[in-house]
Amino acid sequence: MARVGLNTERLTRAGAELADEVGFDKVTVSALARRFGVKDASLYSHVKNSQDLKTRIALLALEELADRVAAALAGRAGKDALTAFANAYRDYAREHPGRYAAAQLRLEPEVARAGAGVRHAQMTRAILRGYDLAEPDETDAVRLLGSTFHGYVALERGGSFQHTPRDTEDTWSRILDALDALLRTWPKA
Amino acid sequence: MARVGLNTERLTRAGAELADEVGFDKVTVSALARRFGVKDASLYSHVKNSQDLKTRIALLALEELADRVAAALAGRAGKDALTAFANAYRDYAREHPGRYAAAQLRLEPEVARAGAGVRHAQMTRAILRGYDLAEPDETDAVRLLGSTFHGYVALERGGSFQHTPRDTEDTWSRILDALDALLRTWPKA
DNA sequence: TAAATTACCTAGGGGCATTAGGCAAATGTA
DNA sequence: TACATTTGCCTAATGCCCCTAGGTAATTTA
Repeated sequence: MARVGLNTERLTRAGAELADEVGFDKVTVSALARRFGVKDASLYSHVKNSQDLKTRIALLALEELADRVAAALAGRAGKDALTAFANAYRDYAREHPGRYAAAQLRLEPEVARAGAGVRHAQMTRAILRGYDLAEPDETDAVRLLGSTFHGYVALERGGSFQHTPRDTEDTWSRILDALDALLRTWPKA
Repeated sequence: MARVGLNTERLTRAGAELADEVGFDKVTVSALARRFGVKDASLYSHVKNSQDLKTRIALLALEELADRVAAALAGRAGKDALTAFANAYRDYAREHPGRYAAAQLRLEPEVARAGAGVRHAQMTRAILRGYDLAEPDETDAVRLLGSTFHGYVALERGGSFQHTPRDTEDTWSRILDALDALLRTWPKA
């Protein structure tokens, strides 16, 4: 029987592509096997189970996203960095909706830490270097930014903004202005 | 054969409870049938299919959430209203994680409009009455608030804030302060 | 080139979604 | 009260997906 040359890495990549095409929730062992023209059972030599496959796709997405953000952030500070970070994040979600959904998968803490989790945390803090925030304000600001960006992407994708004619691009840019202003004048406790 | 007294309403409510107990993604026709001690096929006289069931749970959740927010908002304005809205939202998500997840389900626009969608939109705008925002700033602010609240709840639930010792309650309250300040001094374009 | 490994297969069990068709319980009607 | 109608739940059956066990043939190693 001809061998297709499966391995964990190829399965993970193909799974990520499949996710972007049909949605992360529709990534199944069966669908992936179909894509390679092999039987379902053949995949189980390379991934432990369906959950394992999904976790690997999530880690791949987190890694890619971290790379993008790192590239976007390089050499920037202040509002420039804020905008670059936010856009890298949102663009990735729009170009790779399935991967982005995968990146939201709840991971075991150890798994997340072994992956790109730490880089993400560090980079979010890096944005704030241009603003003058001491702890615990910095942590609060990190959480605010994470919440707003993630929430915006989720709602925009979910169609929540379609009821209003206002261009979502314009809103996005105004929100970045607003967050920048807020970080510069962060209210004292 | 003894009749259990199924109907669409009871199935929807039980489905919502099940969602809160085991997660919205684990709400299946089978699991629900099991809970009532009947066969899977018996549910199909009351709901069209699995998707229909989930949509009904989502609409129930949106309705409940709108009721809560309306009650919280009554008689309040300005920061008071902002806080009440935000807390109603977050508390609901914490008390009813499965229902909250259901409420994020992507609905057909007509279905959403027929449900509590319009109320939600109106109430979010109502918060801003205490602040002095003209269009399109108001829409931008509505989107910012929605994004931030939803994002915060999602990340908090997803465990993203657990890597830092900072109390999430404190962060939440500081974010509300910050958003209030931001709305009062919304930057001009 | 024989042995060891490995890539993929067949076979089969179990779960969930769904449809078709049947019987019995509840309800309406004479 | 007796009969007819409706309807609530059932059995049976199909199809897709997850997963395990055990086999065979292709590839790699010695």
